Amino acid sequence: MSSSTSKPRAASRSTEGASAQQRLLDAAGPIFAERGFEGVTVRDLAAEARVNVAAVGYHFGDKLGLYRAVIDLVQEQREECFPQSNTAQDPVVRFTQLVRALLSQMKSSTDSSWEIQLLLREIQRPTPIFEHMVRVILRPRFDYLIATLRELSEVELTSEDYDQLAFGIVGQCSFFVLNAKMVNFLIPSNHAQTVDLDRVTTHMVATTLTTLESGTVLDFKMKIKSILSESIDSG
Amino acid sequence: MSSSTSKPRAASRSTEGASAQQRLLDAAGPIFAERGFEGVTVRDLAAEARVNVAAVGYHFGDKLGLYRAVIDLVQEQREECFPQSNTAQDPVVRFTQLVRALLSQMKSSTDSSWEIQLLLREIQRPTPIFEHMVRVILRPRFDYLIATLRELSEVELTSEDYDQLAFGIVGQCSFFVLNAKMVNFLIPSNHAQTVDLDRVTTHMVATTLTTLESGTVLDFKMKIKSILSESIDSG
DNA sequence: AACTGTTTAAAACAGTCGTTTGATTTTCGC
DNA sequence: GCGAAAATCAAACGACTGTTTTAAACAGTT
Repeated sequence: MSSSTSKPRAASRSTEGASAQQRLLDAAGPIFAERGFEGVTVRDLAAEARVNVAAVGYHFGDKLGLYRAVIDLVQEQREECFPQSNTAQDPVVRFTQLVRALLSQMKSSTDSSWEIQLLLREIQRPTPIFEHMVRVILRPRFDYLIATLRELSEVELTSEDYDQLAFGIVGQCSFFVLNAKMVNFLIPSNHAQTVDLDRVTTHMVATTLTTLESGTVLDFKMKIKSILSESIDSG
Repeated sequence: MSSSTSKPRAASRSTEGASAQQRLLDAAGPIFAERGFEGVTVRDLAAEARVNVAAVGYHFGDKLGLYRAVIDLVQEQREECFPQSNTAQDPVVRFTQLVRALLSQMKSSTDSSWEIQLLLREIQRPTPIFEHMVRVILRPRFDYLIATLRELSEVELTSEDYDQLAFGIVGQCSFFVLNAKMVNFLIPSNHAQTVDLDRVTTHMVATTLTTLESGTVLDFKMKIKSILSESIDSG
């Protein structure tokens, strides 16, 4: 009991001897990212951070306050490490690495890059700070993706086309990551190959580049539009 | 009070005079689809069906039993209306209508096609009947999509390629529907155009057809694979 | 009329949730 | 050391959850 003369000598940044506030911040991020805001109880957070349940109310007001603090922490850490050393001169190489990074970051919830998973959870079940989160985490990456797509296209497309291409990439990435369980169930035999990181990256980059380069995509679009306008009558 | 001599004359299939069991089944489907299994309380279901809370326990055992009954009902109703009069002879037309139907069904939670939304909820937060649900609702559509893709391709591709194309379509569809709020926030100016049903359909069908037809996609894939294998060294 | 399966109503159960309380301990300038 | 402020703790609070119980009605059959 009285042996508290041992200097608590705060461990630099891990969960060891830091303050309860810092320990909560460190522990909450990955947990929120993995299970979502409503899927986590304050008792879970307190247990993981080895902190009393009252600490979250004391330091952050309430559960949502802790969540907001986690987002703010992400924002601070993001501004100093973006863009992430993507200095390749070939836009194709840059694009490939960007897609692969996006997929990789979505997949790993522990590799100190649980931010994207946190965003995906927020998108699926928005909390009151939804807009703030999209602005902080997703917006810079999305703009960077759009810029890369513009650089890749030989002829200038409409901004709607760029948006659609970008959303197609982000959508496929999030689908492969979030619904890996369903993918595994639909094609159990060759699942390991289909959801392979490099393989999915290759597929998405190749299809995007083909779409950007092919001159026949416009013809297809006109044909499909006529199909759609015709099927209004019969449907 | 004593005017109960009026014959209750059960209304055919709406929520009016049907049995409590049937009223629960009718009301539970759209509610589960809109808010997810855990987002709905038994009291909500009972209130919406104008039934006592004990009724769900009496007829279905527990909340999950009611949920399972809803799924089984979907299965019965599905087997008699699929494929949905898609008898066009041109595979491109059939493919276009299939994609449009997929998007449309995902979008509308009220148009008597809340089944897909129910499935999407189940995928996001699986309950114990996840596998059953995927098998019943998604599997036939997925197989039909794969078959259509096979028909569209001039040269035979590997099954992994077909799977990846199909997942790309399903992923983009679910992304545009589930994350419409985020899409609206990222590009508020031209949002109305980008998430337009026919426009998204056109984009996805055109890119898929371009990928299937273009002979350069294989070259792209080889180049990207070399990029990925090289970038292992640099980090 | 007695018996059957259904339905309703109201209440209570046990459990978990986020949050709060009040006492206790620790910290730190003096 | 001292005492006030800050931080931490065990415990409880009130609200909600799914589920169950008790009781009383209701319809239909025999």
